[in-house]
Amino acid sequence: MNADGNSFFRDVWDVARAVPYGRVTSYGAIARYLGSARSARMVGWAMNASHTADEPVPAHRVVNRNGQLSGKHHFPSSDLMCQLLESEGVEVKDDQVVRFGQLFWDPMVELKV
DNA sequence: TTGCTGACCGACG
DNA sequence: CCGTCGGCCAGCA
Repeated sequence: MNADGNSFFRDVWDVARAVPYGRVTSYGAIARYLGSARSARMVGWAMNASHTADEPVPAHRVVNRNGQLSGKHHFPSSDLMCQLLESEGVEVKDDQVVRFGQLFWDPMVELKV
């Protein structure tokens, strides 16, 4: 986090915050939107560094391609991610987002350009 | 400074 | 069908 503030992380956080209420997206979708589909790992890493962001990042809305809460273990509380999602009306079953395909929000399609 | 690792994804055998 | 590997960028020892 240098003075630029325009780091890869910032972009990831920006997209993560752009996820509408009650919607979820995937790491690959964000990475692809940023132009680096193969840097999906970086997206996850950015989420890990989300605590460095000045503003809170809804990391709970970011799940893997399978709709599984892969990063729930990294939350303060494993159940927190589940709680937040359910609080937004997103049903979670067995650490997996139900109707993932329906709730999936693709920045590439919504934000485009 | 160099090198490994990471909340992933897609391809290959 | 399932296990393995490569790739992208940034942070940390």
